[in-house]
Amino acid sequence: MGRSPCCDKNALKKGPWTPEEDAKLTHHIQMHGPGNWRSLPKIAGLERCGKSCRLRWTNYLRPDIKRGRFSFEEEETIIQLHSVLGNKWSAIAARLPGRTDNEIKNYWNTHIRKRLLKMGIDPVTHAPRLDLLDLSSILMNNSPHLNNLSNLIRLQTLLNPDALRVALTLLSSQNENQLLNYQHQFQNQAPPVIQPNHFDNIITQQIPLNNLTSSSLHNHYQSLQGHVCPTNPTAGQVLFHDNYTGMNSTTSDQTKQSLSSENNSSFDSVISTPQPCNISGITTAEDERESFCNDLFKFEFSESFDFDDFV
DNA sequence: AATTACGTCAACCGCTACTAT
DNA sequence: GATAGTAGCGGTTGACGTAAT
Repeated sequence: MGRSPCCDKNALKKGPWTPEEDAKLTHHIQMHGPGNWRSLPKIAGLERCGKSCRLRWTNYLRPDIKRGRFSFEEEETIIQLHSVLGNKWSAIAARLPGRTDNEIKNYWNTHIRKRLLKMGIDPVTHAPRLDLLDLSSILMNNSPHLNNLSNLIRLQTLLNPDALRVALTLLSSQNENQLLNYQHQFQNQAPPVIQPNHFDNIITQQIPLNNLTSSSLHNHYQSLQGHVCPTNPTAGQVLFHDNYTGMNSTTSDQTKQSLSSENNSSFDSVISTPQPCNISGITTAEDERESFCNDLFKFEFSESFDFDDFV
């Protein structure tokens, strides 16, 4: 035989707490301290279950709870901890003084998760995803480099393989209507899976043409940036997008390491230390986060981009 | 001004690990 | 050792406020 039930559930009150109930609970805990939630409601004169009292105290009434919007530093801490701990909200909350697991969980689901998705970062794996390629803008530029099928084939493992498969078909057809058709199909299909060794292949098989090593993927990115024309709305774009079938953490870490090898900054710091991109003259922390990460995963090729040199 | 859609967040639900009987 | 309660956690819900139409 176990213990007797902690309370009569039929007589319990549910729903939002009233100020009177809050006052009773706060007064009781100030007098006796938290703990023994089982007997607390009866002693405090509350028609609530101990579980409900504990939740109300830990998530709302506790005096050390910090109220208000999460700061940039708190947000970056949550993202970094989540990349390590996953949905261990209590463990994350333990490292954020004044914030509750419930609050962090809510903030993650309503703000951070959406922002990461928008940036093309998988909120589960924290890995970038490459599954949307705006082919029309690349092809419509009529770049002589991209009209070369061999160049496209050589790019195949660097970019989205499925996307390039479509591109090859389009180039051979040179039919605008078909292009729009394919683009529509591609953008509505399930995103392709990037194999765990995807970036390994890039490093060991594709980049040797330029004597690039696994430690200099960052150079590769910078070489792209050198040809970026960010104000040209007609330039081609390669967009990374999230997907729940994402890369494993090893690949992600390798990519992070490669991207960071030249400037000694970690990938995490790329997220956490955005470079302001002030267009309108007013730049918020949120704008900075978003614009920087968008730039990180968006390559725009100018007309003068030498494709042969790149490949 | 009325209605609808969307976002937020406090509170509840259900599960697990641990503990008391 | 078996049984049942407790504490804590993560997922989900629904009421409420706000924005969009």
